[in-house]
Amino acid sequence: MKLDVPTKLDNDEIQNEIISRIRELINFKNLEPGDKIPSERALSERFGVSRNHVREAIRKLEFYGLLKSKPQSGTFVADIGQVALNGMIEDILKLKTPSFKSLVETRILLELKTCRLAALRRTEDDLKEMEATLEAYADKVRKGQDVVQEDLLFHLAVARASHNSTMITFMLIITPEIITNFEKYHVCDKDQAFKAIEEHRDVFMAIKDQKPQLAKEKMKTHFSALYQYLYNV
Amino acid sequence: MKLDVPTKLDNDEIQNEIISRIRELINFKNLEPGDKIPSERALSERFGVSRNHVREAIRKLEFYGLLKSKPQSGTFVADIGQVALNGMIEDILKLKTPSFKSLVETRILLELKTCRLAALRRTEDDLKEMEATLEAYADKVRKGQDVVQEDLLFHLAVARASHNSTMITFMLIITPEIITNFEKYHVCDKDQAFKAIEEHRDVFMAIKDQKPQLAKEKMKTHFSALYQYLYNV
DNA sequence: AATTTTGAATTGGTTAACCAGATTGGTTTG
DNA sequence: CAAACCAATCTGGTTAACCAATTCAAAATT
Repeated sequence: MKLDVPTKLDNDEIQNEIISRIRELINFKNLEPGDKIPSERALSERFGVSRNHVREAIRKLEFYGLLKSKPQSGTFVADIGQVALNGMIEDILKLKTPSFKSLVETRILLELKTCRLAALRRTEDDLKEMEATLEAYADKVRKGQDVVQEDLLFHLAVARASHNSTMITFMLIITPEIITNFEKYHVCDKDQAFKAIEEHRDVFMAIKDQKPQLAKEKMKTHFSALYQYLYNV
Repeated sequence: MKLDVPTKLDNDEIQNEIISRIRELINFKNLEPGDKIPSERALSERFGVSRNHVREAIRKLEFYGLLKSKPQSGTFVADIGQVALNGMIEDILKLKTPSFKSLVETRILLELKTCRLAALRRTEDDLKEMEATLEAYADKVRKGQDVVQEDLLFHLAVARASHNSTMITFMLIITPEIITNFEKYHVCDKDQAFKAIEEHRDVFMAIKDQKPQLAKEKMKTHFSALYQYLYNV
């Protein structure tokens, strides 16, 4: 019967603890944007944790653009004020791993945009790459094989053709989770896979013909099954 | 005149090199989803780099969902097939730091959606938080102070009210870059800051009244200056 | 012969020691 | 007295050593 030591801190918990202490420190010391925060060693000592943990926490805040480490120099508060900094850290501390539905919802949003942009900005090279993924997809469908991957690769090719690096990054972030969940829940059955060949080609042709609105419509049609999943089932 | 040793590898370059070698290895060994890749030690020895570099590379692939490390057990290929894995690694290797325009473009897209969703899903608590950011913003404007931070905090509050965790995360990722660039280029002047008080309130009221379409329209109005920045200037 | 036990080897995670570049304050020099 | 210089120190980055959980196969047990 274990009654004591329930306080074993999970890894994320200790990181959040450190982040929260760093915030306190910035507030207490009234550190302005551009100011240097104490060294990793000093922080690890002050907080009673290993330097690595401090580094991980700093790295996370760096990822979200709140701190900036300079080699052999120090770690500095980013050029956003205390108000924003506190608000954002609050949000970061509350971050949970996204739900699948929120991923799908975001994916639809992103792709309806990327295909419009692709229609406006696609190059000849983009078209070639998209066509290659189209064929790979059709091939596998005819062989009756699983095609979730090839499906997503077409969509990534579209995203690339949008030439919006942020959206490409975001698509990359959500894609693997989409794939695994689709395969798990069999969101795409065989009939849909066959239909999707044509739907993909429709999207592709609209992009090739540089018709953004049409591309969006065709993509919407292609996503109809997803809409069902989101709002009906 | 320096002719030799131009081959000093930048940090990112060595990481990309390792990622690329890992991909080769997965392809060559024909590793299926779920299979274990060689240990960090083995890889660091094989590639002739330190184990830390290997860890960083693996961590990056883990971030994009392509690998999964299990403590005291090993690192495994994610449940996406080789085709998707190769395609995604290709994209990851080509990733550049996003341009500011691509950030703004993505921000507009995200926010036109989050405010619609917020109108549909906002709770009473959400409303309170949004109102607080509204007042903080108005206060600072009246005092003639810089308000870029407070502006973004309102938008983050809207994102939170959308209850879509993926979009919240994405908003957090792009927000700091937006803030620093806005302050740098003075995208928001004083006149706009005053106008924005009303515009924010319009968006807020639409969300409060649960009118998604109206919320979107009001947000669009609020973004008119941004559209100008994107497509005219 | 099948099952359980067990211990050595392997794993990712963690800590500690080390490194090279940047900083800084005192010293020297013009 | 000001500017140039230099060495001690401090910094984040890197490497190496260590740890505990896991594996897996050989050995002991039933």
